[in-house]
Amino acid sequence: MSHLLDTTFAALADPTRRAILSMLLEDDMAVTDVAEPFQMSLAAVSKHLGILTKAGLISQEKRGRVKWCKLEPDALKAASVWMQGFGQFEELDMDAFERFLAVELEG
Amino acid sequence: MSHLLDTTFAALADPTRRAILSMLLEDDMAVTDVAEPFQMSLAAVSKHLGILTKAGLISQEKRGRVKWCKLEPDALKAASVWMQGFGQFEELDMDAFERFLAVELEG
DNA sequence: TCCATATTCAACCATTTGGTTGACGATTAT
DNA sequence: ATAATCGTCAACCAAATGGTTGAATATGGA
Repeated sequence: MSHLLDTTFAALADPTRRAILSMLLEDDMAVTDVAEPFQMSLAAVSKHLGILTKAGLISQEKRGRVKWCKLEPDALKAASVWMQGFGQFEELDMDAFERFLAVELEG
Repeated sequence: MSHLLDTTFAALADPTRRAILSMLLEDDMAVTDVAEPFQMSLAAVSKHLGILTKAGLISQEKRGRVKWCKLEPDALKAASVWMQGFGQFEELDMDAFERFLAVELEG
C-alpha cells in the first residue's frame, strides 16, 4: 500500500488545505499571509501547512524571519496517475496506471 | 467549499478503499467476495463500502441475498478536474479548472 | 538594548475514523 | 421447518484529526 497516496489524498481531503493550494497557485506566500483569509488561529494554519509539506504538496523556506510557502505541483503526479486509471473522462494512460497499481499492491 | 471533493478525497485516502476500487476495476463483486482478501472483519469492509458509496465512487445493488458492488468511475471526475489545475505533468484544462475553483470558493 | 513581528510548540479538547464483537433481518438451500 | 449464508446494525474502543490557547523561539527594527 502506498503511503504516498495515503498522505496525498488525506492532505487534499481538507477544504482549508485545498484553498491554501489554490492561493499558492498564484504566488509564493508567507505563513502569516496564507493564514489571513481564514477564520482560524495562525497555529491551526501552521499545522495545515505542515501537513501539506509532509505530503510534499508544498515546500517551505525560511528567509529572515518569514517562512515562504511554495506550491510543488509535481507531488500530485502520483495521485493523478492513480486516478487516471478509473476515468473514461480523460485519455487513459493504462501503462502508467498499471505500474502504479503494482507498486501499491507490493507495498 | 466543495463537500464533494471532501468526501471523494477522504474516501481515496484509505489504502483498503483504494484496493477495493482496484478490485472492482476488473468486475462487479459481492460484498463477501470484496472482503475475502482483507484481514479485517466483514463489518469493517462493509463500512468501507458504505463510505465509497456515499462518495459515489461505487454503487451497490441487492439481488437476492447478495449485494453487488460496481465501480462508478465518473465520480472521480470532479477530483480529477481539480487536480489538473495543479499539474504541469498533463495538459492543462484551465477553463474547467477555473470553473471548479469558482464553485469551490462560493461554497 | 528593547520591542514588535513571524512562526512554532505543547498541552489540551471534542469529534471523527477505522476497527472490533455479537445480535439481528433477509434470503436461500435442505 | 430448520439451518446456513449474506450483509448490516449497535455498542464499544483506541487512535487520529482539526481546532484552541498560552508560552517559547527567532529574527528584524527603533
